[in-house]
Amino acid sequence: MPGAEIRDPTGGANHVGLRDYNERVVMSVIQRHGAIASVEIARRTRLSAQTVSVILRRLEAEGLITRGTPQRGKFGKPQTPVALAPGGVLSLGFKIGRRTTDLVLVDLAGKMRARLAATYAFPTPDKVMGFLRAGLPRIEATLSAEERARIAGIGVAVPFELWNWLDTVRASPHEMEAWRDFDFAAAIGEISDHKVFLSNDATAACAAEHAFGQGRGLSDYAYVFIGYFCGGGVVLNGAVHAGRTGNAGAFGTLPVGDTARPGHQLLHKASLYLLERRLLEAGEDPMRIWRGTEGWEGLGRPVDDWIEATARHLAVAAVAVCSVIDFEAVVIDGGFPTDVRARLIEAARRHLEGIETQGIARPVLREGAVGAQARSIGGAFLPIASEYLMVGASFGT
Amino acid sequence: MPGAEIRDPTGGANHVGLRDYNERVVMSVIQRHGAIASVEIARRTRLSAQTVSVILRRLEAEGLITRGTPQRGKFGKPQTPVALAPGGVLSLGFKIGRRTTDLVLVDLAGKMRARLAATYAFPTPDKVMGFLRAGLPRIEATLSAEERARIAGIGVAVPFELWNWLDTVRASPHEMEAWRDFDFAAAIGEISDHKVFLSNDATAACAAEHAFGQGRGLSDYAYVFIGYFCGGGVVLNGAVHAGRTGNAGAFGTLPVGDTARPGHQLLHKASLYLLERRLLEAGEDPMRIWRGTEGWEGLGRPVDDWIEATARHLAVAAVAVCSVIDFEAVVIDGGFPTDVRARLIEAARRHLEGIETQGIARPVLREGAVGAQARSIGGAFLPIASEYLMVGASFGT
DNA sequence: TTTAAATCAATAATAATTATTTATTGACAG
DNA sequence: CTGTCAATAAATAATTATTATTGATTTAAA
Repeated sequence: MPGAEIRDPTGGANHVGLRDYNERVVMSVIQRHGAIASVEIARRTRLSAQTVSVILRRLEAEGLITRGTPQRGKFGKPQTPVALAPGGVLSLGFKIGRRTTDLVLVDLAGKMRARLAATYAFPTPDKVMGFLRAGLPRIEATLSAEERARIAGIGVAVPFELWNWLDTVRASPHEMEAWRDFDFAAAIGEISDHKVFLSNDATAACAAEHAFGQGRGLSDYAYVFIGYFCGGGVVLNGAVHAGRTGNAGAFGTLPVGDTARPGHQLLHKASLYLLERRLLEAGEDPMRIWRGTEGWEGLGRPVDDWIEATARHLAVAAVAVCSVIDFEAVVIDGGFPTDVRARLIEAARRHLEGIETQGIARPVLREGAVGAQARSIGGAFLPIASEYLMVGASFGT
Repeated sequence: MPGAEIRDPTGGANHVGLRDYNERVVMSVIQRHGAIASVEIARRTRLSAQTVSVILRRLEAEGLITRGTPQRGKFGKPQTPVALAPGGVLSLGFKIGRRTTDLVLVDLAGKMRARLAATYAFPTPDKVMGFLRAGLPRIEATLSAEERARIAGIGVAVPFELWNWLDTVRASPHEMEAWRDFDFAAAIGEISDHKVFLSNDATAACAAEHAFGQGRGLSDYAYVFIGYFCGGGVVLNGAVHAGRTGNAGAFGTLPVGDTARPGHQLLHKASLYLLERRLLEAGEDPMRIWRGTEGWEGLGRPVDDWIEATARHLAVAAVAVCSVIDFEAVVIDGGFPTDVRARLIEAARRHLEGIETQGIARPVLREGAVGAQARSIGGAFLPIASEYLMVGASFGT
C-alpha cells in the first residue's frame, strides 16, 4: 500500500510554513477586525512592523487586500488602513438540504454575488448533481476570465449520513441508499476543475457565523443551527473545529429528556420538522415556514408551543455542550425569521435558569446573526478559510 | 491601565518560535513512540534529517535525551535510537482531593520517584498548604542540587470550585469559603521558587493518561475520571485541551437521566460517593474503597449495583460527549481496582448498544491504564508538557 | 561493493533590529 | 495670515541573526 507511511498528526514546520502561517494570521486579523492599520496589525500579532509591511506588500500584489485613504487628524504620518479586497477571492458554495439545494457565489467580504436554488421532495445524487451541472456554467458565465481564476474552490455543505433519514423524510429507500457510496469530490471533479471541500452542513453554517456574524467577537463557542433537523458546529481557539471526521458539533444527537424512551435526542426535540408537523395538525399551511422570505405572523399557537418546547431542550443541550468544552457562549441560529429567533433565545435563557449547572459556569446564550442562508454562505466560505485564513493548529507546509 | 492592550488570541510566529515548535514536535514524537531512530523522527515529522540531527544534538546537550545502542543486523549504518532521559526533567505534582492530598515527584518517564500523602475530613487552605510547606523540603532533601535545578515546576491538580461542595462533603461553610479567593500561585510562591501550573484535577488525570496510558495511541478523545465525584478531560489534535478557562471536560455537569428532576447531573449518577453511600446503607465499611491498595472483593451487591447504575449513565454521557466533538474514543478510569474498571467498561458498552446514536458514529469506550494515581501524576506532568511538549495550537514566542 | 544512517557545508528563506524616510500637526516668528 | 520648524508617528529600507533545506560526505554495517 504505497503512501501509507506512518506520520504523526502534527508535523514539523519550516520557513515556508512560517510565512504561510504569518500570512494567515495577518489575513485573519484583517478579516475579523475590518479595515485596520498595519501598526495595529503588528501590535495585535506581535509581529514586527517591518514583517507586517513585507507581508502586506505580498498580499496586495496578490490582490487580496486594498489600502484605504490615510486617516488624518493626528500627529505623525497618517495611518493607512488595509482591508480585504472583496473581489480578491471568490468561492462557490453548494448546499444540499432536505427540501432545497442552493448554489451560491460569495466574495471575500461575505457578499452573495449569485444564487441558484432548486426544490424537491427529497434529494438524490442524480437530481442534485444535475442541478450543479446546469447551474455552475450559468454562474461562471457571469464572470470574467480573471474572476473565474480567483475562485478558491467549491465548498459542499451536506448533512451527515443523508441515507439515514428515510423514516423522517419519506423518501424512496433505493434512491437514498445511493448516497451511501456517493463520492462528492469525484463527481464534482468530473464537471469542474475547482478544488472540492466537503463539510457537514451545520459546520458550514458555523463557519459563516464565525466569519460574518456573532463569531467575530468570540473565539470559543458552540453554534447550533436549527433547520429541518438541528445540528451545529464548534469553534476553538478562534477557528472552526470540524473535528477528526468532520462531524464535530453534531448536537442533534445529544440525549435530552428521558433517555429511557426512544426519540430522546435533541434532533427530535428542537427541529423545524416538528413545527411542520404541528402546523399540519393545526390545519395551517406548513410550507410557509420553508419559503424563507416571509414572517411567521399569524401562525399562532403551533409556533408559540414549538418555541417553548424547543427552548426548553436547547437549554439542557447548552449545559451538556458547555460541560464538554468550556465555551464562551452558545450561539443559536436557524431557518426562521429574526423575531422568532429572538423569542427562542429569550425563552431558552429563561429555561436555563432552572437547570442545575454545578461544576461549570452557566452557559451564555447568544442570537446568531447570519440566518437561514448560513449553510450555503458558510459552504462557500470553507475554501476561503482553508486557503487563506487560520485553520486551527495545523502549521506544516 | 497598563498592559491592557488588545491582542488577538493567535499571534504571529518567528524563528525562535519555529525552533521551539520543532523541538517540541521532536520531543513529543519521542515521548509518544518511545526509543526511536532519528531517521524515523524525520519521516514522521516531515523535517529534514539534518534538522532533526541539529535538534537532537541540542536536546542531548540539555540532558533531555539519551542515545541507545546502535541497532545492527541490517545493511547500512546502524540506526541509533534516541529516548527521553528519564532524569532529564523532574516535576512536582500536588493533588488536592476530597479525602486526601498527595505530593509527588515524577520524572520524564512518568515514574513516581517520591510520594507524600495526607488525609482529612475535608480540605482547607491552611491544612493543605501546611502539608505542602512541610512536604516540599522533605522531597527536595532527597535530591542533589543538579536534580533540584531540573524540576520543571509544580503542577497543582485541584477540583473546580472547591467551595461549592458543602452539602456533599459536610464541611464547615466558613472554612470552605476560604477557597473562593485563594490564590495558589501566590501561596506556593511564598514557600518555593518553582513555576506553578494550576489545573483541574480531572484534566491533570487526563494528561497522565495521555502521556503514559491509552492516550499514547490516540489523538482525539474524551477522558472520564471517576473519583469522589466524576470529572474528565479532553484531548484534541494530540494535545490535552484544558479549555479557555481550564474547565473543559467537566463531564460531571452533563445532564443525564430525567432533566426535570434535581440531581440529574452525571456527578450524581456516576461518582464514588454514591458507592460510599450504598456501602454505608448495606452495613459495609465504606473506607475500604478509599485505601486504594486493596481489591473490592466481597463487597458484593452494593458494588455490583453501583457498577450497573454508573455504567448506564456513562453510556448516555458518552453519546453526549461524542455529539459535541467526534472523538476517537471515550477513555474511562477512576479510583477503583482494575477488575472493577474492566466490569464497568464492559457494562457501559452493553448499555451503549441500547442507546440511539443517529447522527454520529457509535462511541468507542476504552479502559484507562493509569488508575487512581492519575491525578497526581498528571499534575506533575503538566509542567513537563507545558515546557517541553506540544501544547495545542499555540505557536508564538 | 552496496546500502543506509548520520552529519557537514553551503544556501535560501524569513523575521527582528536599527536607521531612514515620509507625512502630518501645531507652535511661533515674521 | 503665512511660512518654517519641532514633535510625532507610520511606513519602509538596509542589515543582521536564526533556522530549515539541499546536496555532498562520512561512517558503519552486511
